[in-house]
Amino acid sequence: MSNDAYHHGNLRSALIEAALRLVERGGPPSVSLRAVAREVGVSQAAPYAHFRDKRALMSAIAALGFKRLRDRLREAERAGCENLTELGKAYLAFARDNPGLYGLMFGPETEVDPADPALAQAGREAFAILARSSARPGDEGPGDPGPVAAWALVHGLALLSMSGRLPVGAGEAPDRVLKLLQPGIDAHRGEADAG
Amino acid sequence: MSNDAYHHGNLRSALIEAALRLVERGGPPSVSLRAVAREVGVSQAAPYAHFRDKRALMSAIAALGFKRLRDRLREAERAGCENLTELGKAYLAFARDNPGLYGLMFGPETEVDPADPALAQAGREAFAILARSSARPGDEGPGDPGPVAAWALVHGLALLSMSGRLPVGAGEAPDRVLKLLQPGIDAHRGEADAG
DNA sequence: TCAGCAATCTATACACCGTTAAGATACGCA
DNA sequence: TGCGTATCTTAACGGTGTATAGATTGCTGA
Repeated sequence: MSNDAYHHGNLRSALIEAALRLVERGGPPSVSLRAVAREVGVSQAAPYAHFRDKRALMSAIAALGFKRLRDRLREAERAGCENLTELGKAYLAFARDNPGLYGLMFGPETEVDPADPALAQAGREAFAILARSSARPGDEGPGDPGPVAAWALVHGLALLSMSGRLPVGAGEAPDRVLKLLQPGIDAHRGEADAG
Repeated sequence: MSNDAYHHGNLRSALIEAALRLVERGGPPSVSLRAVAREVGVSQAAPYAHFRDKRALMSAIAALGFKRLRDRLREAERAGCENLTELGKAYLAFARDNPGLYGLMFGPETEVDPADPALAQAGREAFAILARSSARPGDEGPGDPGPVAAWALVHGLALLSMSGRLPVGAGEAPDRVLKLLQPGIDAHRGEADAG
C-alpha cells in the first residue's frame, strides 16, 4: 500500500465521499469534477479512470442519496410510522437535512443520468416504501394513483419549502398539509373491494 | 433608428426573446449568455449593458414564464374551472407545454434570483389563483394548508412526470391523482365555520 | 450648430469548467 | 524477472461567466 503520488488505493470511493461533501454544502452547482479531484489531492484527469463522465460520478452519489432515503424511511416504518402523514414527515426530514443531495437526486438529466442502473434501482426501492403507505391493497400496478399522489405531494412540498417559495410559516406545519391527502387515500383504499 | 453595429434599439427585449427560444428547446443548461448574444448577433459583453448578471436575464424570463402561467390559469378559471382538479389540469398542461421554461421558473438560486421583485411578484400572482381553488373561505393567511397542499401536489406531479421518474402510465391520468386531494380540501373548507 | 456627456456596444483578457490525448508510473500475473 | 494493464500526471482544446478599457452613437443644453 503506497500513499505516494501514484495508485491512491481507493480513489473511486474517495471521490464519491469528496463529492458528497461538496454537494452537501453549496448544492449541485458547487461540485465540479476539478474541485472534487483537488479535494482528494489528485490530478484533474484522474477521475476519468473511474467514471466515464461527470454525470457518472453525480449519478453515483445520487444513488447513494436514494439509499440513504430508503434507509431513513425503513427506520421510520420500523418505528411505527405507517400512514402517509407520518412517513411523509420522515421523507421531509431527509430533504431538510440533505438539501444539496436531495436537489441532485431529482436534478435534470444534464446533472444525473436517470437511466443509470444503480440510480434507477435505488430510486425504485425508496419509492416502494412510500408507496406502501398509500397503495390500494392488492393493486400494486403502476396505474394506482395513490402512491403517485403521495410521492408528488411530498416531493413538491420538499422542493417548495427548500427553495423558500412557500408562504412564510407554511413550512413549519407540513403535517397539516400531508393530512389533507389522507381522506382521499383512505377512500381510495376502501374502493379495493368494489373496484 | 439604425440597425447597424451600434445601438441595436431594443436589445433588452431581443435578448429576452432569444433566451426564451433557447430555454424552450434544450432547457436551462442550454442557454448561455454567449449563445444568447450570438443568437441576437451582438458581442458577448453586450448583455451586461442591460442585465447585471446572467441570473438577472434568467430571472426576467422566469418572471415572464410565471405571467404566462398566471394567464393560463385565469383563462381556465374564466372557462369554468373552479375546483383543484380542473385548475390543476391547466397547470399541468402549462408545465407539459413549456418544460424548459417551467424547469427554469423553479430552478435553484444559482440560475434564478428568487428575490428578484418582478419574479417574486409574478410568482405570487400565479400562486394566488391556484390558492383560491383550495383555500378555506375567509382564511387567506399563509398558515392555510389547503393552497400549499394544492400547489405542492401539482408542482411535484409536474416535475416527476417531466423527469420521467413516474411509473409508466401514471402520467397519463393526472386527474385521478388530483382527485385524491379533493376530499381533504372539501373537508378542510367545511371547517371554516367551526375553526 | 455643435460640444460634451452618458448610454451602448466591441475587443480583449482572466479564471474556471468538462473532456481528451500522450506519456509516466506502479501493481499483478506469467 | 519481465510484461501487460490499470492508474495517474501533464498539457491542451473549446466552452463558459465576467471584468476592463476603449470605440461608437444618440441626446442634451448652450
